[in-house]
Amino acid sequence: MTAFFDPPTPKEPITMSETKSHDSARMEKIVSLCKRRGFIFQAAELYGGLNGCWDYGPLGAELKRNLKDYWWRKTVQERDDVVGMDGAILTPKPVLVASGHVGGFSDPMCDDLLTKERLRADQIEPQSGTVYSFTGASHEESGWSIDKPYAVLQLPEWDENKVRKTAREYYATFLKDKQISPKKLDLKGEATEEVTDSTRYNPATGSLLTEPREFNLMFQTKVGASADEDDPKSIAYLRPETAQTIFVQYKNVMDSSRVKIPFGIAQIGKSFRNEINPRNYTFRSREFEQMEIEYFCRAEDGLELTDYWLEERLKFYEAIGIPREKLHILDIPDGERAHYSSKTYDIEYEFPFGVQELEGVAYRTNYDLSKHQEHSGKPLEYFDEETKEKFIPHVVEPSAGCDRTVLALICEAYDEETVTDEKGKEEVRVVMHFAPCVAPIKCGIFPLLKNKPELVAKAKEVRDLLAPLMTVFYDETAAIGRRYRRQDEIGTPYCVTIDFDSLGENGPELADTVTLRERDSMKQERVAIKDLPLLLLEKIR
RNA sequence: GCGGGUAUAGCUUAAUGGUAAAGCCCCAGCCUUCCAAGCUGGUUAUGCGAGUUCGAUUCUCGCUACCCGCUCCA
Repeated sequence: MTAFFDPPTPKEPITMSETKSHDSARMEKIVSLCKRRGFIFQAAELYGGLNGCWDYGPLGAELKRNLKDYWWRKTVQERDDVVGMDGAILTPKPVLVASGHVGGFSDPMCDDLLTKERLRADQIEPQSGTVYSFTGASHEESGWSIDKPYAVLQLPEWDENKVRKTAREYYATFLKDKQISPKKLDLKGEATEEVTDSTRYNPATGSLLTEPREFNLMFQTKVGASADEDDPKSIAYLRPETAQTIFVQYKNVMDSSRVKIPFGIAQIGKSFRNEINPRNYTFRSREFEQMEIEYFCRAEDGLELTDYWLEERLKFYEAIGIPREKLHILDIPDGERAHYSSKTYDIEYEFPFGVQELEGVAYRTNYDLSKHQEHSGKPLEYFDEETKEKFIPHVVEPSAGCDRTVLALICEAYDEETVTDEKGKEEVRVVMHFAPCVAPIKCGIFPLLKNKPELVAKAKEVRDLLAPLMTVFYDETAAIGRRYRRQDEIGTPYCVTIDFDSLGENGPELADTVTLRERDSMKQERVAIKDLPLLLLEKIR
């Protein structure tokens, strides 16, 4: 095994006090531009929207596709140690039982009915004592009344009046008229009962808790149109991560593609988590796309490969236009990592709403394959022909959030420049500085004037020349400057303009040349039409 | 899940218990020889549902969505 280069020095995590990382004015402008220009829309907006779901419009779809294509090319096509796959989203229950997603990770939680504090049900210390239960409360003066069962455990130091006070405070939370003092409420249907070792009450407040609720974030469904509601075999889930489909197919891939360890299987695809609280625009969505590699290796190489992949991934972000200094590397300490991981780096980006994770590079050991071997009963060992060893490979997982990266690209690209025209007038130019390889439109094509048929005809020739090679946008409306600005705002890196020189009106040496205008510098150069394809392809790849 | 805020045109903002206004954008036409020019014309809005009222975009309630702070994030 060759030596891997040194990992970058992890930066200290930035805390909120150290950086004014919440720039909501900037974020609002970005959100507005995304809607106005067709990058991102709220899902089902026509019907009021769906919490935590977003749609990509024409430009957003191009941007996201470019990101995925670039990732796929760099990760799969340009490497000979990684192969791709594309797994099903619907996943049978046993797969996710084996992975631990179905049981182990959903802690039952209770809420304190009075204080709304959330407690883990399995960590509540059992209580014994007298429980006062009530059926409701009323307020004589206003005629207000409520029927709702509630109960309070009498804490050791409490007298019964303190118990009733707690109950009145609870019922007072339902009062519309906040001027009414809880003391004025009359409790209804008081009864007492002795309990032993009960976990139904908050040890700190005595208040009744909600029933323990499972917080499993997976979307469950049934497979088969006539699926019996009670048949556990018909239960399937929308996958909560793409990783498991890779582990489950690892053997088939290995048997069919002659890969030798170390090798990776890469996948881009949708995953679903029923997040309690989607937030920050598209950042935490319930439906999201992942770009994942599971890189299988020998146990002794796992840690080194984790550092190697961290560096590979950082180079990737740099290539798509996210500078290294805007990325933060978190070396997740012991105790905070997922239970299966013995090393995890988080790659975070400085979003306008804070520093947030883009990607995790996790060394998952051989946890997943071991579990699937155990649960499926099928051997998943790798046999090394050279050393004649049999072992379950370890795995390093660089797992990137595709939608998060799209959002990072948009946030990073957004810029407002003050430009001064010849008359000294200042104005703001909004520019998306997308790296050409991810920009939704690669080249704008304009005839200088639209009422000169020769210019229009030649411009359309150029469009027909370039359109098969890249995403172009032909525009003949409005003044040329406005057309440039429109393209600036959607991040088009190049524009060509067909003018009277192109027609040869100012000398035959300029015939069939156009001006090529670069977005960031606004500089123009004169280029022969026949040279455009190669020149542009070079720049946008 | 809790608390607070917001919801008027594609965007940004007005106004009103009684015909919803403007700028920008967009579209069409004219004009225009390289960085959001000008002229003419045009499309488009009170999130959804109840209630109060002769009449509600405005007041009240509910729902939904978004934003902020907690909480959560295997």
